[in-house]
Amino acid sequence: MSVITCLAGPPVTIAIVAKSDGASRTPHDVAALRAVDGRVPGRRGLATRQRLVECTIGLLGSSSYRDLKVTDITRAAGTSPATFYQYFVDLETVLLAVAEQTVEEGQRLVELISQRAWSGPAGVDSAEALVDGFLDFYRTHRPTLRVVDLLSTEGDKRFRHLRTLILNGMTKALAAEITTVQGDAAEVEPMAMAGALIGMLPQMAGHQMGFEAWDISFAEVREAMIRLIYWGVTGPKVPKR
Amino acid sequence: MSVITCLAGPPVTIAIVAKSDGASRTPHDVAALRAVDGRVPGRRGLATRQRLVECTIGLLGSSSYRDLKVTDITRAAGTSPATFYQYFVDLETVLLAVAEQTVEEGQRLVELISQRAWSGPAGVDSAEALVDGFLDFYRTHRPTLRVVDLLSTEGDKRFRHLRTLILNGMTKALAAEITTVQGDAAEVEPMAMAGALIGMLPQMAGHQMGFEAWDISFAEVREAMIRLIYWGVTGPKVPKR
DNA sequence: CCGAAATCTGACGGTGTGTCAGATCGGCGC
DNA sequence: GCGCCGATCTGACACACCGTCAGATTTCGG
Repeated sequence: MSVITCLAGPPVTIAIVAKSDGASRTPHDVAALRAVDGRVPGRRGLATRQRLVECTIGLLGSSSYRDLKVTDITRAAGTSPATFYQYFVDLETVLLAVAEQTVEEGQRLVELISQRAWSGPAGVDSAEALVDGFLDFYRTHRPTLRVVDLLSTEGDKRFRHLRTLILNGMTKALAAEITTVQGDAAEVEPMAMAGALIGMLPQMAGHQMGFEAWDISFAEVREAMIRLIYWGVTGPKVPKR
Repeated sequence: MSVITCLAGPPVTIAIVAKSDGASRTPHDVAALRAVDGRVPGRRGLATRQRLVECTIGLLGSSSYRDLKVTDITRAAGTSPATFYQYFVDLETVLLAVAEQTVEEGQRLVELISQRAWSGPAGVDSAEALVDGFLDFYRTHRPTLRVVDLLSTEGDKRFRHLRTLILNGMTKALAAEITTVQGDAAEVEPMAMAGALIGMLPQMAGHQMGFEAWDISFAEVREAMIRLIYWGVTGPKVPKR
């Protein structure tokens, strides 16, 4: 396999370390970062930990999930397997850390939903912007989202939770817009419709290549997604049965 | 881990063996079943091969994809690792065989689309039947579809092809209905819309549990899916921009 | 510069992988 | 019933990864 190194590159700035204001860390921070033996790592330790996370992300992009070995990560990070186990109990745990980094970034997409017009022609534009914005987000986080998706469907509650968090902002924002547009006339619970629409996005993005097998240009699929979102938000009448 | 055995159970009937009419097998059959050393297995060999496939399916349902070991499969099948490698070059190959078995079953769902009314109130009923039919299909093939999905998004062409085949019948059938309903008025390529809608189904089915985190009852999501399909097929007007 | 705490690593027993050569099985002609 | 031969299975092996120590190395306050 190709050699990936995380040794080079700019010094990593670690968010948590910035909390040098003397305030105690929240219980969650401590729990998440605590080394295996129970100690809370210092500056050097956190840098190493972060390097391992970064290398994991890099490797997930270039090798398959199944073939990702702890050894590969430590090789890439220029450290030893024993060091890895100082910070993560196993491979799944580092994946959890990887996913956590993505949660934060996912929140940015909320801007693509709130503070936008969702009815009339402008609504179609908003839907388009959302689709394109998400496709862009997906491109940069594909490996992570892929793995989170698999482990979610496999039933792991921690990954399910993280997947929810990643999409949470978008879903809530879209649900709010649905409520605004449809008001009391909504025939489907807005959160359910929003969840369906937002969940559709990673799906489509992930199988982009798959559509080519049907000789469908992805541009057409994109168009379909835009309409589905617009319909979902505006809620055209559906005949009574 | 729990012990799963495939030794018990009724003698497996093997489809290919039924071709004892003297007609030569198609090149594809031979290629798919050929043992690693190039020979074409006989009755006993095929039975062993099939047992390995069945055990793999069983294990995929009870353990995670990453933790599935060749050893587990052979233990479950009551044979030795060396035997496994006689029929499959590696674990990925047996997964391919597993997926192939699902392709055929996927075709049954075509009935849920063709020979149904898709406009007016009856269209909503058809959408409902499609959603429920697919959810049922997903339940029985969850482990397989999960893995096929992951390996597809990871870029493996063989799995991408199989995923396409599994959904192919449904997609084409739905595209045909869209064409029937909308005729020349269709503003989106029917195959693209059908692909988007059908692709949405495994997505929703897979993250059924995930919705609970939002306190959304899955019944509501189901309702949303039904509407999205109805809209996709009937194509409500979208404002010009 | 020193000592203690933090961090890293070499080395090991256990397990899974993939490949042999040789043992076993099953059917067929006699 | 017997012996043969190809089909099938397996024990055993070399190699890689996993997860865990005890001990070496680095960092940092004083």
